[in-house]
Amino acid sequence: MKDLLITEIKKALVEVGAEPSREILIEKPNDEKFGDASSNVAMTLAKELKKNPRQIAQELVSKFKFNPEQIERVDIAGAGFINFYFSKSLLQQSVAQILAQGEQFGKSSVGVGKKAIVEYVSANPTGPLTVGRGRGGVLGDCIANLLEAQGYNLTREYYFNNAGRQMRILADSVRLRYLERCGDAITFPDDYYQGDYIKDIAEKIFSEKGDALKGETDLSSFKEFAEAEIFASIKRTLLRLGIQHDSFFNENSLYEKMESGKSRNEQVVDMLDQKGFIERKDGAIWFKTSLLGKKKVEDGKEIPVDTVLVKSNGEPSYRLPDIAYHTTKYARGFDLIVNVFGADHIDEYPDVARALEVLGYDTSRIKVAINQFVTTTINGEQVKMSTRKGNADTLDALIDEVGADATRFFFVMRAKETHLNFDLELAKKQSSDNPVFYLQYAHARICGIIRVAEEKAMLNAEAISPDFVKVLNAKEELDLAKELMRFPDAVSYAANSLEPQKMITYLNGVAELFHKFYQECRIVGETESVMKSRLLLALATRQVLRNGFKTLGISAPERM
RNA sequence: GUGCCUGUAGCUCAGUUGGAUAGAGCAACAGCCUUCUAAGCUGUGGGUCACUGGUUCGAUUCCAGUCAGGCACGCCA
Repeated sequence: MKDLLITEIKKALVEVGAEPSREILIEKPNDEKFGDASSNVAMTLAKELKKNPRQIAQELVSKFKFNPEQIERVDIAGAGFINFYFSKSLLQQSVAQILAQGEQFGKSSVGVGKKAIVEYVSANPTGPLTVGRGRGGVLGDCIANLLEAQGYNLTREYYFNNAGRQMRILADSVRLRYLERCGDAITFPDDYYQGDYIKDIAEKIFSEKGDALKGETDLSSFKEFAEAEIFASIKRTLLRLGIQHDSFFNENSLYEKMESGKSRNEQVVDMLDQKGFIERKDGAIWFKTSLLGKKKVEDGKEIPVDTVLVKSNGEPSYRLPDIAYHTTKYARGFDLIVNVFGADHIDEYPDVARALEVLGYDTSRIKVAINQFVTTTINGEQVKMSTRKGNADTLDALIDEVGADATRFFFVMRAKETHLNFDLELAKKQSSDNPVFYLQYAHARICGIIRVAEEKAMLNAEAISPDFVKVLNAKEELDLAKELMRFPDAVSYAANSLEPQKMITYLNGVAELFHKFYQECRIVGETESVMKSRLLLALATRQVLRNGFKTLGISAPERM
């Protein structure tokens, strides 16, 4: 629809002597008296053509040649807005079109032939997923769904590290709890993993092996056991939310020697060295970010800052593998690289981007979606989350409380950059009049109507001839059809901006218009043609809701 | 102290890239079920878009500063 208007506007621009290759904004006016679509081109041209915007609008409008079956009329209003009014037949036909396209309605081909990767969750296997992680997980998953609907060949990736100090501490935590289970007296250090899940893992080892591992000083068997258990539980939790990655990338692989005899980490250091961005001092290897403008301010003085890539003990700091990891994303041929992570990693990405740029990678392919933290409160009291301390609110507990649909919905209904306050008590209380139910209820209602209609009128709704759309006439019917027609635009808008909550805003509008339509227009008991036309509209609405729910990953219940 | 994010109705938040009279849900009040699901619909009240300047035809939106809150600032990941 937008395309149709834009094409015609561009043609008119040429005729009035303006540059047609500009971006033309079409938006839906917030007041219906200003039409169904509106453009401000005339105003943006005022300076260039040195003319009054209204006069420019006048000239443009006189050049338009719209099919009256599609655009009924074009008006000029206000400072020079051009307002378009859709004709009834356009709205009617759009209903038929939605039904013909079915699940494909709303999909776009802008990403066809392109590869995209969305990296999300990426928690190391040291403990159960927290509520905070859940937000990034759901956000990433919805972004992936949206990009998939845009036609991208999509990879959902999970980046993890099961080596290093954190895993040694985890393994030793399990070992100590195991010894405790065997009856030994232990002292459990404060900086070890305190959570009960450690005891559960120890218990499991004990029930499988008895006290056979009691004298074991090598941590590897504890580590392997703990890692397997925790990873399995993370995947289980994600699956409850419908999140499934199709690629798990182990950070360790970046340390392994490749055919060249070097690891990817080493290669990155070499390449940065060739470009003159490496310095060796104090036994460590530094990335000279100071040359790229990285600095900090102390006592009012600016101090250039370099970044350690390899520590003096020979181990890479986490930044090096992170850079190396990103080079694999390019090597694997991704055209669009989306990274989803929490605000705590905010300082990390600029270094990675600096390195990639030095190495000649096109960083404009990378989009970063940073979600702000979730603060969890219970009865108004804030709970600090830390996996190490073991007092984290687990994502599992949250799903137990409010269900998978509401969990997904809550995480994604707010813009990612807002601080989300998740009151567990409130979430539980709200579960009966949760915003997610408003959407799902609309879907269930439609299913109910169709059931009743099929039974009472002895018909098959799916088999109704699309010709009956021509009967649609009431204001509520046409308003609803108009909104349904916007679905493809809503999907691309949400996908391009990586903002799934825009999908929710749109779907809420659809649900609202449907409920209004339901209130005013009866279906069963009307004349046959009216009933059939309204059933078609209901079916189209159901299709849009389903397609929309799919991008959000929430279910479409037939009964509630 | 520095960087990033946030500040919109009593509460939780939207706000289509700078547009026309700033919206929704919850909460409050008043209505609507012998008829397809009342988890719904209709109406009322509720606002200095944190504050001050700037940019322009036009600012909740962009810029600067101020105030308030969150997060991050290691040879931890």
